[in-house]
Amino acid sequence: MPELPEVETVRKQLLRVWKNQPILAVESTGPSYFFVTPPATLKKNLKGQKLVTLIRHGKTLLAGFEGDGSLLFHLGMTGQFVTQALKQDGHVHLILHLKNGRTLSFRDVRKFGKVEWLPPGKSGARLDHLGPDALSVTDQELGQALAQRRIAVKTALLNQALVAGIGNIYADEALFRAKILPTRSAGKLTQVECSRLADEVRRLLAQAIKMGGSTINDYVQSNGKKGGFQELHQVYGRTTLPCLSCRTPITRVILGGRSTHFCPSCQA
DNA sequence: GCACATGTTCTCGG
DNA sequence: CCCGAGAACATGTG
Repeated sequence: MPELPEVETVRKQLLRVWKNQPILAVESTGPSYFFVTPPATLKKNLKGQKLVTLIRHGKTLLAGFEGDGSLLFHLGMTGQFVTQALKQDGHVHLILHLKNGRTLSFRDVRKFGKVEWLPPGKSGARLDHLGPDALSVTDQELGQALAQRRIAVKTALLNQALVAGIGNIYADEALFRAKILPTRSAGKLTQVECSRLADEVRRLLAQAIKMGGSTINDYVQSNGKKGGFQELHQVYGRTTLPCLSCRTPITRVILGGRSTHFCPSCQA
């Protein structure tokens, strides 16, 4: 469920309690098939590791340690990564105990998320297939990513290899703000439209980060609280409700297997 | 039971 | 190789 703004919110909050803290103990509590890396390997490599960096690219988090190797996290659809101990409800998979007494818990109901230990040198490889980070994507980069593509522009925005970090909510919201129909062929956008879209993507994501992300169902910030940006959604989840700009009912169609919301009057 | 869910990845046909 | 449709993954909610 978490897209770039939600993951960035989690990153910043985790960093506050985790930075420079060694991991004293690692507990795995979920079903073993959840883990990309077996729990025993995680424990062996993480014990005593002191966090120095926590970087994000698109929706992926990468923890860097004083020693070798790094730890990759992806929250999938329902992943939560919080700075407190959670009640054991069968969905908590990983618990990290830090030297400062704090506890980090990774919970994921649907188990689409992942936790993967990357041995030294392998850290870059997992991010190689991702396009430029959406928060700072330039007009040129987005234009290049969309050029020549005959797929719908919304489908292109969801492709992490073209631009990383945009998911179903922010794709619809960005296209509404840029006044572009989601069904338009990506390669047929004009240069002006590409620039407008890139600009709206950057501003939208930055604004959502300020609000702590969007909570629809499961997402929580690392402090356990819900995000606030869902209150500012203009099309996502507003099917049949009046467009906030022109009152035309918001339309919902399926594109690339995903719900797609837009204003048939404001977007062209 | 049915529809749907903030994600990723694969298969099958064209 | 590009593209789209559909399904799969696992679980929950309305």
